[in-house]
Amino acid sequence: MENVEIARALLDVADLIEIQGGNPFRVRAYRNAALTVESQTVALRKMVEDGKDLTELPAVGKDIARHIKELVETGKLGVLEELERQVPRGLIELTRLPGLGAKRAKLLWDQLGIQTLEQLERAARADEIKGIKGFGAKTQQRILEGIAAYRKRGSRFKIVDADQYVEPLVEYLRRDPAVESVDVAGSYRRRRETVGDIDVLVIAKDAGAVMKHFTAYGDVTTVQLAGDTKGTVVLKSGLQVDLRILPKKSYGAALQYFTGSKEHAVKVRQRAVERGLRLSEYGVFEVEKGKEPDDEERDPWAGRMVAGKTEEEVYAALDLPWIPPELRENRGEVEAAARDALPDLIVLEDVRGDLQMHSTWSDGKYSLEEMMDACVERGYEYFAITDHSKALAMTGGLDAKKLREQWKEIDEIASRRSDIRILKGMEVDILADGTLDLEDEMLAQLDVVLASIHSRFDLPAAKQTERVLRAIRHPEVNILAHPTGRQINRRDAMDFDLDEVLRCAVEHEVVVEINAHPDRLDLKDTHAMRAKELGGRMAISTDAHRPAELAFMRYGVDQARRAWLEKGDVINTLPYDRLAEILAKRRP
DNA sequence: GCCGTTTTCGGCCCGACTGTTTTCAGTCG
Repeated sequence: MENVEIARALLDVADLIEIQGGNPFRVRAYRNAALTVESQTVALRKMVEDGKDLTELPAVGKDIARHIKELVETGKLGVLEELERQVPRGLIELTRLPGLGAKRAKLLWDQLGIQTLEQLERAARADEIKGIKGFGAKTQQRILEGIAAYRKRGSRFKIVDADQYVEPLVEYLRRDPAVESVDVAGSYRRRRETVGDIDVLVIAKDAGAVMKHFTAYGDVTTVQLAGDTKGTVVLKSGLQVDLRILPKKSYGAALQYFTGSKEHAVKVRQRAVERGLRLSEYGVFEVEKGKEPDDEERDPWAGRMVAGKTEEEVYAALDLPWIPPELRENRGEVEAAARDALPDLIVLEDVRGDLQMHSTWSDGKYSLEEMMDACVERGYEYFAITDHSKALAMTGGLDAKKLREQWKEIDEIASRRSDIRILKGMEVDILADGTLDLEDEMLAQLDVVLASIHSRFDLPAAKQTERVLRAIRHPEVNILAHPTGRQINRRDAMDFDLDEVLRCAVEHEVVVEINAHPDRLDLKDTHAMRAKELGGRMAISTDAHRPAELAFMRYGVDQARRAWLEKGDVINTLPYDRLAEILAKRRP
């Protein structure tokens, strides 16, 4: 039972209680606990086995600790099974549709016996929905559109794909003379690996004109809503974009609020309440006596406004320094900020070289020297060429003989060029038994050895772990590349004990990679965070197969920032001599 | 269901928009 599965079970409990109409705070308690579970890097299974006290974890109390224990030990959850007897779990999927929440999903079930998306679609087509009280023709139509979009989209957008749609849209908005400023907030600004939708914030001279301009964007297929201050459209790609038009004096508060995460925002608001203040997207306000927030007639501008124009001002009003968006996940950043102990996050400019890329020697599309030129263009001090080993036949992986030929080419190029240092490297396959796909005598001559898994992702966890540990213990291995093997929206991480692997890597001074390829981002943020916690060192590498992909470095740095990494945690920020020292010396 | 330097009870973030209303509930972020 992995953490993700435990989190999913807790979320299912929350959804079902909500549909049932249960205590909303109980619903939230389960959701908060799920979030905690999801962000743990240590397997809860292990904590249970070691007899650790789960209630130490935030948002986990006696009951939920017991539930987690039950899940780990039996693979089942009594409360969940009980709920499923009372409420069909298919209703959870219905609430994923826009405009359908828990209450209406239940109503559909009560009135029409609808339990699945298919049944809902049939009922909508048969014109049965609009007869129910609270539903109308428009809602019925919206449901059908929602089902179509849901099927088309399925999963979240990778950040690299979102970038492609967002950048031209922002440019388009800036062209409107009524627009004073544009910012993209949300998970996009926090640089999460995927985004569900896009939140755009605008200061405008003429809100109506901007809303018109926005909904007229050429890439828009449907306008879902267009009010005075808020609009929602869906682009042809299926990406949903929300636009919010804001007054200048509360722009910072709005940016803070819509950047999220939700959990971070809640935490910050609680801090406001502790100080007798109220924080909304309009600003930080003093709470007037007799006008407490729960008053019937609530005015967003009630009370004296003490901050709101900039984010810095908002945080400062709560006695906090500005917190970088990448950290805003309620993983301790508010506490750290309060202690003035935020990390000095790594930036793209800190990177001095790239330690994984491919050339035409294996499955790359460009020659070694073309990749080299691209690295020079990026201003790098060094780079490693790391073609595949022979086990990956489909990539034209190199055996010892071909590798020697490649070295000859590298030596020849190096002899006539001094604008950048080339490291002779290889991405060596870790075979099923944990041995490496190249002779030791050859490994010893490489400047940098990457070890990685490309096959047999399905081994039982214990065997998989042992396989990776064996590779790490090999004295010639420098870097464990894309450690979990996951591919975003395509393949889950392999089933193995990552925590043990990270400990072993630290012990043997093996660097772990943050693969910057936006399809991978492996290690992911929370895992890299854990690696740092254990004292590990990391490399951020693009795995580029063509020059343009060297630009993926940005996505690796984004994830590193989300993992709280500083320059000193990442070896490819080091000058060449220091890097070479680390790579040469593996063990005492 | 969780949580606690005013606490073991009584709180738990806040506001906009839509559709179907007849003064507001539900949904969303």
